[in-house]
Amino acid sequence: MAAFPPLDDFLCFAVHSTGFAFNRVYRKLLARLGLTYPQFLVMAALWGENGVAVGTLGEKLALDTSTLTPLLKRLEAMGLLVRARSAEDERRVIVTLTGKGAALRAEAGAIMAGVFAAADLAPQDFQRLTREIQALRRNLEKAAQI
Amino acid sequence: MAAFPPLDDFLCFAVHSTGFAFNRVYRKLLARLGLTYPQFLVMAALWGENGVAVGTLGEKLALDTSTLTPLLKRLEAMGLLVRARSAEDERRVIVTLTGKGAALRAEAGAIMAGVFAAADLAPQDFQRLTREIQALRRNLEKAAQI
DNA sequence: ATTCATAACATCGTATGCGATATTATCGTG
DNA sequence: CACGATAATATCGCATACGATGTTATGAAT
Repeated sequence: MAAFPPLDDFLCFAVHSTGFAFNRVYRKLLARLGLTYPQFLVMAALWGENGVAVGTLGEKLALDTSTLTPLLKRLEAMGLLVRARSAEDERRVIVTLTGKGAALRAEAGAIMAGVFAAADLAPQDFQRLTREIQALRRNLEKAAQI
Repeated sequence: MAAFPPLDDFLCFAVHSTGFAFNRVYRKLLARLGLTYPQFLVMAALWGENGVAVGTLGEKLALDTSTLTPLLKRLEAMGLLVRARSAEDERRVIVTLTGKGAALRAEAGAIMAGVFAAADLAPQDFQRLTREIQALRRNLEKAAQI
């Protein structure tokens, strides 16, 4: 029987392991803020658009409420945001940054700069790779929903 | 204050979310085997090289023993592999496929074909993208170890 | 040979992810 | 208006990830 190819030859494993490598880089940079990478992503989404429903955040982050609800509760416990039922639609829970949470955005630049430096790619490669991987993600999501 | 850019513009998020998209595609394909994607990766590593120490597997998969040990115990409970102390070095635990575990490799082709189809990329893009992402991963790992 | 540093795993606690299920609110239809 | 269908979150269980710590085995140096 022919040898099974090494994991490094697979695109899925390359993406998978690089995602975790990003995570480890972020972990070091985010340690002093007391945030995890998924928590940072939620904060980044809210810095882009504040006062959104849990479901909207879930779409932006591609996460289920079963993941988001506990995560948001932790961020709320840290005093970075507030979860409140919508008055118009009592099913919805609106997530809003506190002053402390909004102020944390000032730290984001240094974090991102650290990640850019760690990735060590040419600026044009950054954008091209991002687009190509996004296209791959769209393909996978289309296939997964069937 | 200028709007914070959307998450989709970030390479880190593109890689992160695409990794999870791969995971969801695999989940459907692996369901009938009763395997998770990380478990499948371990099996794939063992199909490539059988009878290796836990630490060696950890290097191939970029995982710590604190993740691998419980994962390997589950695969052992499924009867797919055996964990046994090395005779030469009692600190080491050697992981060896059972007949059932080795036979499962026959299913791998169909699984990979399903993922290739879901990714829906041109063959030359597959390899190029894989190499580029591997290079990115090496950069990140070099930066993380400092 | 004894002892101390190191290596290789294992264990524990915390934080994701996600499928399955439960809960509450809104909507549509008769 | 009643009522079943659907929508939006929440809860629960299981399986990763990983830092911190513990345990046992090997190696090195006296």
